Amino acid sequence: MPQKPRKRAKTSEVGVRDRLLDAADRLFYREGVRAVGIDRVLAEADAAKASLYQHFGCKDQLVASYLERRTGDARASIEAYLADTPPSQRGLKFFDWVVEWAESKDFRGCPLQHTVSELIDPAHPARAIAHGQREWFTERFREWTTAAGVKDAKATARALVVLFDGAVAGSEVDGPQRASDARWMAKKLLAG
Amino acid sequence: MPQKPRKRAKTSEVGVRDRLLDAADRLFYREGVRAVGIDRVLAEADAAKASLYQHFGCKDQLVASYLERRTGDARASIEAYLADTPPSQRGLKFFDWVVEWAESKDFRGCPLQHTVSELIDPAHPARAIAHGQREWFTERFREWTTAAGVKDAKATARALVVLFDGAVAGSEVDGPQRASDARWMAKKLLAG
DNA sequence: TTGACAATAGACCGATCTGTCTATATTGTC
DNA sequence: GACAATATAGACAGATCGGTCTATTGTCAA
Repeated sequence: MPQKPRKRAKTSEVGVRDRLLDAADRLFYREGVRAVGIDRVLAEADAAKASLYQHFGCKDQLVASYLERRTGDARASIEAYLADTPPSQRGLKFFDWVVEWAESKDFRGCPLQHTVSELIDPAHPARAIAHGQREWFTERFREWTTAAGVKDAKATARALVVLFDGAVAGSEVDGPQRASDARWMAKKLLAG
Repeated sequence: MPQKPRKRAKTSEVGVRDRLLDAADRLFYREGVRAVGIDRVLAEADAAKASLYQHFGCKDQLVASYLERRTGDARASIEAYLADTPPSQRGLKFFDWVVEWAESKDFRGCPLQHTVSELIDPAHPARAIAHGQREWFTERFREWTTAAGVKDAKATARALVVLFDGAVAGSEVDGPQRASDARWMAKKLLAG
C-alpha cells in the first residue's frame, strides 16, 4: 500500500520542519539572515542538522522558505484586518494596520527589504519571493485607490507604495511615529 | 621640535587611511558590512592588515568611519545641489536630487538603513552616526517646509521624511520609478 | 519481530572570519 | 648614516561558517 498519510507525532506535537521555520523566522527577522548561522537556528529549534538539510537542502532555501511563510502570513493578516472595511476605505485602513505593526514589540522593519539588501545575488531564491510580494502589494494598492474613486488612481497607488515603504523603513530607525506620519499623508492623498 | 605636519607621500599620492576608506565604502555599500570581510577590504585598498588596525582599531570602527564619510559627503552634495535654489523651493528640488541618486548606476539603497538593520547592537558606533544624519535630515526638512510657507510645516516635514525613506527603499527593489513617485507626491504636498 | 522511515547527536571538513603578532621595507628628519 | 615613524607581507590563533557524514534512537505498519 503505497504511502499512506503517515501520521506525524514523535515526542513533540509540532513537526520538525515547522519548528525550524519558527526558529528561522524569529532569528532571521530579528538579527538578519547573515548574522544568524545554521547552528543558532538548530539550537533555537531544538533540531538536528540533518533535519534541516533534509527539509530545505541548503541555508539559502531556508531563507527563501522563511520569507515565503512571512509574506503569506502578512497577506492573510492584512486581508483579515480589512475584511470588515468597505473597499473604498481600505487604502486608509491599511495604514492603520501598518501603524499597529510598527508599534508591535517585535517590529524590526521590513523582512523583504532586509533580505534583499543582504543577499545581492540576483538569482537567490529569496528574491523571487520578495518580488512576488511586491507585486501583490502593488495590485492591492491599485484596487484600493480605484475603489476609493480618486482621480489618477494609478499614480496614487504608486504613491501609497512609497508611503508604505517609508513608513516601515522610517519606523525601524525613528520609531512608530513614522508610520503615523505616513497614515496622515495617505489620508490627504485618498481624500482628493 | 615636536611634531611638524609631517608630509605624507610614500609611493602613492593618497594615504593608506583614505585608500582603506575608499575600499570600505565601495564594498560595504555594494555588498553590506557583514558580507564583506577585512581581507576583502585590504585587497581592494592594496593595504596591510596592520595599517587597518592602526588607523581604525577594529572593524566596527571602520564601519562607523565609512558611514561618517558617506553621510558627510551626502550633506555636502545636497547643499551644493540646492545652493542655487530659493529656499521656498528647496523641499521639492531635494527630490530631484533623490531621483538622480536613485537613477545613478551604483545606487543600492540607503547605507544608513542597511547598516542599522545589519548591526542590531544599540551601542554600535555606527548607530550614533546614523542617528546624527537622521537628525540633520529632519532639521533640513523643517527648514524647507517652513520656507515653502505650507501650513502645518512640522507635519509636512515629517511626511517628507517618510517620502524620502520610501523613495530610497522602494527604488532599491523596484527601480528609480519609486523616487519619481515620491517626487510627485512631494510636489502635491508642498503646493498646498 | 522486523523493516522502513524520520529524527537526533555530533564528529568532521575546508573555508572564512576578526584580530594579534613578528619581521621587513620605505620614508623624511636630524 | 642613524633614527623614528609608517608602511607592507604574511604567519598564526581561535572562533564560526555552511555542509557532509556516520551512528543511533524512536515510531509506525506489516
